[in-house]
Amino acid sequence: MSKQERHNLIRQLVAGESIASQDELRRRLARRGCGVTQATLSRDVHELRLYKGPNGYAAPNGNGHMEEEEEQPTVGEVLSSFGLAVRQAQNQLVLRTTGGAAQPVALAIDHEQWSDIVGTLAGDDTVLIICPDHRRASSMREKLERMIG
Amino acid sequence: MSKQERHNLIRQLVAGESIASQDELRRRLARRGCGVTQATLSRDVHELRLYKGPNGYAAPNGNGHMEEEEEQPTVGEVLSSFGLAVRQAQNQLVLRTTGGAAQPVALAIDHEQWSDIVGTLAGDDTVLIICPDHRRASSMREKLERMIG
DNA sequence: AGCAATGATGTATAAATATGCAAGGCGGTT
DNA sequence: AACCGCCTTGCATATTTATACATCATTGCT
Repeated sequence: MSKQERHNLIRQLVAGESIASQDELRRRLARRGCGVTQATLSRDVHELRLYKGPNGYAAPNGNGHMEEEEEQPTVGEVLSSFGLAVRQAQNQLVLRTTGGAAQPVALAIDHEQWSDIVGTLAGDDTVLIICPDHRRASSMREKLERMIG
Repeated sequence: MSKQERHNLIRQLVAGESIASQDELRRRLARRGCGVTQATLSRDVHELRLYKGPNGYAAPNGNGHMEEEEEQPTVGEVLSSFGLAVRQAQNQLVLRTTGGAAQPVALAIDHEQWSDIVGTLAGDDTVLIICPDHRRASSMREKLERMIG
């Protein structure tokens, strides 16, 4: 396996799982058919500009292991607390929240992985919700409105 | 000096200057009248959830020394590292990235100034890409999927 | 006052990471 | 074919970080 392939594999491993030491990384790589020593991995870690923190190794720009959330609040919970209103434009929904609450609301929605939602984008007090089409946006709007109360 | 005061001082030092080792941090603290051993600092670093990377110690959520980008990474580069999936809804593409990587991905895409992209919007782990129409969104989705790999 | 529990810290050392040195492979040039 | 330069990697070890153990101070309870 070439160095480049190994680097790609390291990035994947680091993004997907918690890796607490270079030795652990070495063992994970060995399981994937890539046998190198800790010295090489030390150089790789430096060259890939990985960070090591309380949760192990992470890529630059926070692509690492966020604090494990003991419990993700549900959409219903966050909307009853922070949701203000939903408006629809074709396949898009604009969800207003209280100030600063858009991120947790978007996270909660993402967590549900509803098939009627293609993706969400959060500002400060606004979440943009993209649906596949107008019809499903309508039904999602009704659903969210019920949750807001 | 109390532990709490020391922690505040550490946060300030780490935010303001490049600190490459716990011994260097110990010496900077000593200069500020705070004498502790490396062992205590090791515990402090863990308790403050500081990261150590190629540029030394940094606070969580990137409150540290970011890499000065000599060269803007290409869309291919950032997507191979941080891209997860692309989904299409009409003329819109929702690009999922690893946590916190949406901004640099959107920047790299903007930098290309592709005519098939009207604009982008970045959240935390989601980039919304607006295309002129459904057809060009489709071809852009295929292009981005190839880049993700 | 006495005692127990807890938190903070230092010492010494275990564990983890970085690096000097050497060797081998590869590609390009003569 | 031979040589050179560069890159990659392993080995051994230097350096850095984490932690077991012990000590001390503080607080709360009886």
